[in-house]
Amino acid sequence: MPPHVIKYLYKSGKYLSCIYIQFKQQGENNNMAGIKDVAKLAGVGVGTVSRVLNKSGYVSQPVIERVNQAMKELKYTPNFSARSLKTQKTNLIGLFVPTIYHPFFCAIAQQLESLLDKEGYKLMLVCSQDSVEKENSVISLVAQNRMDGAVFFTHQKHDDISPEYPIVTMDRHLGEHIPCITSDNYKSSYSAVEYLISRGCKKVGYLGGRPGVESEVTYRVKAYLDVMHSRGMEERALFEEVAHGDEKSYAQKYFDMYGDVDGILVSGDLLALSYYTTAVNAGRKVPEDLKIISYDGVLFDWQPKPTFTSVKQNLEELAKAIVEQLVNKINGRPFEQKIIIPSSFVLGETT
Amino acid sequence: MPPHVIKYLYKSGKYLSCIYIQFKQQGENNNMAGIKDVAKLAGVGVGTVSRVLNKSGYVSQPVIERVNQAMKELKYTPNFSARSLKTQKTNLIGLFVPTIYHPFFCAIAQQLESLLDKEGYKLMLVCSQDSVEKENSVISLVAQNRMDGAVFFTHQKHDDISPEYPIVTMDRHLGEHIPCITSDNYKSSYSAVEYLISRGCKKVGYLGGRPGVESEVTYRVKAYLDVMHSRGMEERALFEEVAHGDEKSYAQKYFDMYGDVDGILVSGDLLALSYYTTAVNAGRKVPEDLKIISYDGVLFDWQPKPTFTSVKQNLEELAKAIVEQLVNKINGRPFEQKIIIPSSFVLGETT
DNA sequence: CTGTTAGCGCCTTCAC
DNA sequence: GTGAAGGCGCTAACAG
Repeated sequence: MPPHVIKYLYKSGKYLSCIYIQFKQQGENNNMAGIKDVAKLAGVGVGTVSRVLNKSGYVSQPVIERVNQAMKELKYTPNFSARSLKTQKTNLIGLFVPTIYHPFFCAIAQQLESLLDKEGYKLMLVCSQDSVEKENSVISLVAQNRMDGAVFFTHQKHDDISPEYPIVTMDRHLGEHIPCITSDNYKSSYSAVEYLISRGCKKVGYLGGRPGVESEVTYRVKAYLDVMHSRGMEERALFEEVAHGDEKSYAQKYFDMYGDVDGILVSGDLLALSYYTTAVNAGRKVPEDLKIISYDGVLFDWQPKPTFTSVKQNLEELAKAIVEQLVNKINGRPFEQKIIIPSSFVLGETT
Repeated sequence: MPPHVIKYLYKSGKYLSCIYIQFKQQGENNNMAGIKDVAKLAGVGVGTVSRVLNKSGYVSQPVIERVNQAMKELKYTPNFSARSLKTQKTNLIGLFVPTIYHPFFCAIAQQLESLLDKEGYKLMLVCSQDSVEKENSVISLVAQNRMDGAVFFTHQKHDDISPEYPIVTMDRHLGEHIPCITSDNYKSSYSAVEYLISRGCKKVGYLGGRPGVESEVTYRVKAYLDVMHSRGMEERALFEEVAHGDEKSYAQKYFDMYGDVDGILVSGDLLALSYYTTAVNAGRKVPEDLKIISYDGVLFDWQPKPTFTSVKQNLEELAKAIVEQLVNKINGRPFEQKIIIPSSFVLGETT
């Protein structure tokens, strides 16, 4: 029983072939069955229906069945907004990333979605990079109780984040009562740089972005600088604020600045790839003249050649910790202030 | 004024270093200001507040300012659920993908998120691959009016999709009144296969997955087979249902079946990469002995070497069309039944 | 122009 | 065990 439909052919320079359909909305709107309808059909009160719906309180078996039968007949499905209004829960978690078109973010998003689903939450995805207003409106989303909690991967600064908000961050310090999950940035970076030196590199560099807020990621540079200092080696580091998507020009910039490096730790797979490409195109031989280690090690599941030597973040554990702490905080349970997940060093062909 | 907090050190084998914090929930719950509080403070009625909130109807300038002032003082923020309950709109769009950890899906998701945001919608991400129940529960999410509309990238079959649902699909045919946005799969695949032949390939193959439902993607195989038939060439095609994530074994399977192909069209970047890696590891020289064309061409923005020859889908236009049709359908406006977006052929080093 | 009122659909006491 | 009633916060008539 399709509603009123008008079809006709449509032609335009933009589309190759189209069929145009006029679609008539039916009736007006909600012929959707409500809890009231179910109650009436089952010959019970709304309270009873609610009780079988939520399996709360006592309802006799025959009544349960009658109610279930009625729900089926009416194709009843509880209204989510109404329930939220009453319970003050949306079962929605916001995931704030600069962009999802990025191997690290889409990989961790995948993990988070799966884990949160098991906890009964849906994921609301917000990619905040392309607009400043969007970044700022993020907080209002939390306040608006559109969501029960949020995970922050973004770099923006927010002065007015209440410690009560059920927020967890990856790498960023947003406040004293906001759990922060992070990798062992310092330790693993330190080891990576030392590895380069042990492989004979004399002019070791560092290339990475810089977050707009206090972030665990800065420990990567710090580790690099510490190694340089302790050995009296010259610094060749670049760490400025750079937007995702601008990796190529940023890599080029570094390459122009320090053309002589023979070993480098690059923060982020995409940046590492960009730098690799830049260097190779300029005639550098990897790993003979130039050794590269990437921090993240996520993209390389998809990367045929060369396999990259990288500090690989443990996404599974990171995601697990994030969800755990978030759920704890949402439910008012004790939670960890900071959790550091060890990453692993993966040898590839770039060193 | 931080709430009651207890800190102490915490040690465990799993985490490197932790601080444990006990967090005391304040008061009980909603001391959040409501529209009523604002009205009282501003000395007006709730209707007036609602009117300035929604900029609907007439309110005198001085009153507007008084209300705004009151809202600021009370840090008022409208309750989303309540509004949804009343308006029957959630401003949420569901995005259903098999997995987001995939270059094509995260790339298109990025585009969609940005476009939808401009239309005032937030994105609810559901990765349905890992569970069958999840796939099935998807529809109930639509029915539950948790969202105003949805975009389907998934392969599952749903018999009970009402044509009234504001759903748009990519590539899949879900029903007569469900708009379907797709690339020019047939045409572009046909050209790609012909290109391989023109480059001297004699044993041309096809490798791809097979969706569980009627899908535009099957036109890729169809085009390949048509070329083979029309030229009397032997078929070397594999197209079975394969989960994202199983690309490697699937590529291996094909390689074992048809070790002699010298040219191939592979549907999907990840599968193409897997096949490439398999072949190269087995000693094949690309492109000398074996030419590869990938369908999607999205991953390769991140791919240094080799650059892949590929049929590149026009993500921007695809996303634009999806959002356009979705918004049309949501608002009961006329919409296109099917839109085909031309893709482009990008020459790389694999042919 | 502005205040009052009646629900939106559900959950939750509170009597029965 | 079960029905009735009140209210979650907001919007949209409808009076004034």
